[in-house]
Parts: sequence; structure tokens; C-alpha cells
Amino acid sequence: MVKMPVTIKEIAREAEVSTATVSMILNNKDKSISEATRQKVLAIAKKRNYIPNTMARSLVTRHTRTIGLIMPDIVNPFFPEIARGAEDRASLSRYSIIYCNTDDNLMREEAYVDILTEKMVDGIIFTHSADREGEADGFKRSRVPIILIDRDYDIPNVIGKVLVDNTKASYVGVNYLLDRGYRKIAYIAGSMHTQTARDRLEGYRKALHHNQLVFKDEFVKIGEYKSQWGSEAVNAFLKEKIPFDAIFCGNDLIAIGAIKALKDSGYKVPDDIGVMGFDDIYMASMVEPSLTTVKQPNYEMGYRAAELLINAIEKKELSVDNQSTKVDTIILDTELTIRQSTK
Amino acid sequence: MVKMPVTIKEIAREAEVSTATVSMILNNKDKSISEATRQKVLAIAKKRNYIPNTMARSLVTRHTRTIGLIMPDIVNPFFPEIARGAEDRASLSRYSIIYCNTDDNLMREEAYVDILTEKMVDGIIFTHSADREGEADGFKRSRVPIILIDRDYDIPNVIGKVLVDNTKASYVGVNYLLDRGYRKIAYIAGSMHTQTARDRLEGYRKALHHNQLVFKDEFVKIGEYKSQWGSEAVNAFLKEKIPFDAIFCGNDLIAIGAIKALKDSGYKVPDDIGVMGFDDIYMASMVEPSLTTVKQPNYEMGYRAAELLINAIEKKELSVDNQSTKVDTIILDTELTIRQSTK
DNA sequence: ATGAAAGCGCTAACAT
DNA sequence: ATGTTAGCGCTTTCAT
Repeated sequence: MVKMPVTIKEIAREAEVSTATVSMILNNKDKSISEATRQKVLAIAKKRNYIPNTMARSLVTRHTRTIGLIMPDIVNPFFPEIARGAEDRASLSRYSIIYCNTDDNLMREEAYVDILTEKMVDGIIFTHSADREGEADGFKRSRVPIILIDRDYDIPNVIGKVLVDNTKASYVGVNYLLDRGYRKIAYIAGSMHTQTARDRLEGYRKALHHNQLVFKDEFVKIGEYKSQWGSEAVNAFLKEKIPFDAIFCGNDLIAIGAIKALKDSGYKVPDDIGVMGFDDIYMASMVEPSLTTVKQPNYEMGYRAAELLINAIEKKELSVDNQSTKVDTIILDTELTIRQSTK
Repeated sequence: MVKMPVTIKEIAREAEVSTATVSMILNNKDKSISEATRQKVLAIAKKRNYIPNTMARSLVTRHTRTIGLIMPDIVNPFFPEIARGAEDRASLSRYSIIYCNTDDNLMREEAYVDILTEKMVDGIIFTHSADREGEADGFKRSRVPIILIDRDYDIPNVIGKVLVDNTKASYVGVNYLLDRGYRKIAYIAGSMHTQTARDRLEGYRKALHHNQLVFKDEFVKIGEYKSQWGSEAVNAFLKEKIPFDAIFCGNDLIAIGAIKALKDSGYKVPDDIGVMGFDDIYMASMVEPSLTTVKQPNYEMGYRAAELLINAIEKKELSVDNQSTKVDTIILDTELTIRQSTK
């Protein structure tokens, strides 16, 4: 004999009031309820250990206080911080988070959007890491508002974005190298297919320009976001006898490979040659302590994304017909993670 | 004018059948439905882009295909793997996961159990890292089945556990050191308040014994799970001139501290002195590449926990009155993460 | 200040 | 083979 959870109805019966009254009291909508019944109902609810059934509630209110978080892989150290930021902000407003790993697979992304829609989440925070840009159909079934983190993505229902100023980020990074006295800074880029990559290169160009340094094509190599490529690029620079004294890398994987090639060639990093990269994928600075990086504020991105979403959700409750096509966009700055050179 | 999602009712009307029929077809309970109507209904559902409302469904079926995952902090590298394992297994059976960070705070743990109960999750996977052992009240309101991961914990409704054989783990670890030729192995333990800690020490003792080595008290130091303590303990060993040639540490934090102290004293690790630890908190091997560790199979723990839970949930559907007091327990082995010594 | 009643969208007997 | 019906537990007008 399974003891069923206590319902509003039983409380109403025991308190000798209607379920409507109980409901109002339990939801603090009791502007016009006598203090006497209020206390009585509250006491009984407590005594009977009442737990509201949010399914029933959601069925009528049409919101669940739950948001979905779609990301490629929580094991990739880039994402736990985002997830934590989002959860912290969500729980502040008593929202829960359903989290989903897609491995950057389009099919799975779509499947999760479907599932989350069925679960009637109030919104979705969407993160992907792939360099794939662009079109994706199949998201159309959903009517759930979406916030994008870090990368743009052409899907429906996007009501907000939390991005990073990549141009500024590499500008700041290259400037840091300049401040440390390096003058001949090479740039190893990954693929150039994304705006992110183009922005990062642009920041490099700007930093040189603002320091009266000329941008030279032979100091720039374009490849892919792999450590293997970082090594190859360095070896190519060396072979071509490009007289660089520092390298700024398109991401941390490239930087790791570059450092390895440099060390294998007998250089000391960063004493002989300064290396910086974007710490956006693998927290390279843990693996390679001598690496100074430009780090994305992941926790904050998650936090702000959740905030954006919750604000939108709660606002919508007031003005239902408002199908605002406006996309809120927040652009965050990066931080420098400065490592001590290994003495 | 907001376009409302299509309901089963509208589909029934359009197909000129009853909602019951539609429901059965959509749920593959259509043993006795003519293929003709079946096809018709399916076609209409597809055309109208039907998305089931799981709130309504859950309200009657009393399950949500959602499970809660409570852990201290997803940013701690110990947990993403668990989370991923759990999610992978859950999504296999079309379950979703709500994830919660407690920072090991008892109040928050309880609050989350409440929230998850209200959301009618079908079960909870519970992980904590604190060395606190024992009693916790306030979980009693919930009737949700709980699976414990990694540490035991005295709370109600636990129907299963996924643990690690710590005795065996340190036994294997110490044996590895022995195989590498080290003979005089010291042990730096954290607190001894947990069974985990006692088991690890016991494994060390056993390994020595099985190799005809005598256990000596002066080779063992007990402190706390902090890198600071690892350093202190090493310095104490050194000062006392204990002739150790290797150290096995109670966890990875301790190992990091120990290695630091060793290096500061001019030793090479692991060439002069071998060091091992449990890679259970901070993936020390990333920070300290020369460290060989005993690693918990976190992914598998998450996976198996979800599996245990889902099996229990689906079994319960068959035999409702079965209030099995049996606690399923799975004990997993650890793996050795072997690092190349830095050449 | 409180109650009656009508659902929210779906499932699950029980009829037919 | 399909329809009728009675809820699941809660919120929310609208009465009183």
C-alpha cells in the first residue's frame, strides 16, 4: 500500500475550506484571505508535509520553471563553468536546469530541442563549439525561446545572445606580449571560416597597427584548431627563418603544439619566445603552465545567459502578445590568465 | 495572437476518431487499431506538427522520465565525467537529467531534494565529496528513490549504490610502485574519519604484507586532504630521516603538495622518489604530469548509477507494492593512470 | 472572504 | 476496433 502524497484537496477538506482557498494561500495570492484561515491552512500543509505537484501546476500555468542547457560535452573543461554559472543564476530565481550533451552533433541538437520542448521548458540556453556556421532546419517545431552562448548560430526562436569580443580579446593579448617587450609577434590561426577566427586575427592586426608595427603576411599562418598544426606552423616559421620573438595562437590547442615544437627546437618558453593563446577549449594553462592565455569568462557567460532568459520569460508573462523580434545581445570581455614562467 | 500547440483533441477531431484512439496510436499501444485509422492519425499528427505535452501525461502516469543529479560542483573535474556517464545512459532510455550543484552544503542538498521531488523526478543520483559521514534528516519528505555514488551516506530512500573498491585500489597502486622497484614506501593519509580513508590505508598495508614487507608506523602520516599537508608531511619525513624511496598519497591534492616539497628539496620525481595518489578530486595528473595516479572510473560510475536507477524505476512499474528494502550495490575497480616521467 | 466549477492535455478503464 | 468517461492535482475566473 503506497502512501500517496498529500494533495491540495485533502488539505482543503481537513481545513474545511475550498481548494481554491488553499491554492491561493499556498501561492501567496492571499490578498483577501483572513489571517485565521491562512494560518490554519498553512499549519495543516506543514503538518501533512504537503509537496505541490508541479506537473499539475504547469499544466495550467503553462510554465515549468525549468530551462534546458544544450552543450557539446560537459567533460570538455570549457563547459562546466558555463553550466555552473547558468545553474547559479537559475536557482536564484528557483529555476532548474536540464542539461544535454550533443557532441556537437546536429541531429542530437535537434532531438534535444524536441525533448526539451515536450518537457515544456521555459527556455533553452544553447552552446556549441563546432566551427560549422550557419543554417539548421528542424528546430522549427519548437516555440521555446533560445539564448545563444559564445557562437552565433542561425536557428529560430533566438531571443538573446551572450558573446565575447574576440577582436578586443586578441588585441589585449597581443598588447600584453608587446608590453613584455616582444616586438616580432607571429600569429598562428586555426580555420578562418568563422567570424570568431576573423575577429581574432583582426585584433592582432589592430594591436600591431596601434603600436606602429607593420602587419606582415609571412608572420601569419592559417591552418586548423589542432595542436598538431601548432607544431607544424612553428616548424615552418623556423624553416623559413621568420625572425619572430613571440607567437599569438588562435586557440589553446594550437598554443600547446607550438610550445612543444619550440621546446623541441631548444627554445625556452616564454623566456626566449613568448606564446599566448585563447584558453577556450582545453584549459591549456593547466597542461602547459608556462602559457599565458586570453580566457573567456565562461562562468559569467552562463550566468548572464540564464539571466537574459529568465528576464525574458518573466517579462513575457506580462505582455503575452508581444512577439518581440528584438534579440538582446550581451558582449563580454575576456580576461588575461597570466602564468609565471617556469623558473 | 499566440498559436497554441496542437493537442491530441484537435487531431482526434480532424481524424474523426476519439482522443483515446489517438492516444493509443501515438503511444504504440495500438494492438487493436486498424491500420487505416492508424495511418490517418499518424499523418495528421505529423502534418500538424504535434508535440505531446508531457506535463499532462506525467500527471496521469505519475512518472516524468526525468532524473535528478545532485553533486557538489560541476566545475570540480571529478564530476563532469560522472554527469556525462549518467546523461549518456539516461538518454539511451529517453530520460532527461536535471542537474544541481550543492557545494556540499547540507541545506542545499535538502533544498534540491525538495525541488526535485516537486518536479516529480523519477529518481535521484546523489554524489557528495565531503568527508562528513553520516546522519542527515530533512530528506524525509521525499519519496523519490536515490542512488548514491562513490560515498556512502545515511539518507532515506536509497535503493542503490555505486562505489569503488578503495582497498583494492591502493593495493594495486602500491603494487605498481613495488613493481617499479621502490621498496620503502611511505603513506601520507588525509583524515581517517571516513571508511574510504581507512580502506585506502588498509590496501597499502595489504600490499606491503603480500610482498613480505613490514608495515612501519613511522612511514605513515595522517593529516588532511590538502596539498599543504602533503608538503608538511614530506618535510617531516625528511626531517625525521625516514629512508623512504616512494610515497603513496591519500588523494591527489596531497600528492601535489608532496611533489612540490620533494622538488623544493632537490629530489627528482619520480626518478629519485616515486609518488602516487588517488586522482579523485582535481585530476592532479593534468597539473603535475609526473604523477601516476589511481583513477576512479567516474564515467562508468555515472553510467552505472543511471542504469541502476532506470532499471529500478521501470521494474517498479510492474510491481507497485514491492517496497524492496534491498539496496543494489555495484563495486567498481579503479584504473591506473600512468604518466611518463618528465625526461 | 470564500466557494463552485471549469478546465489544462492526456491516459486508462470500461463500454460498445 | 473504437468511443465514453472519469479523473490526475492544480489554478483561475466568476459568483456569492
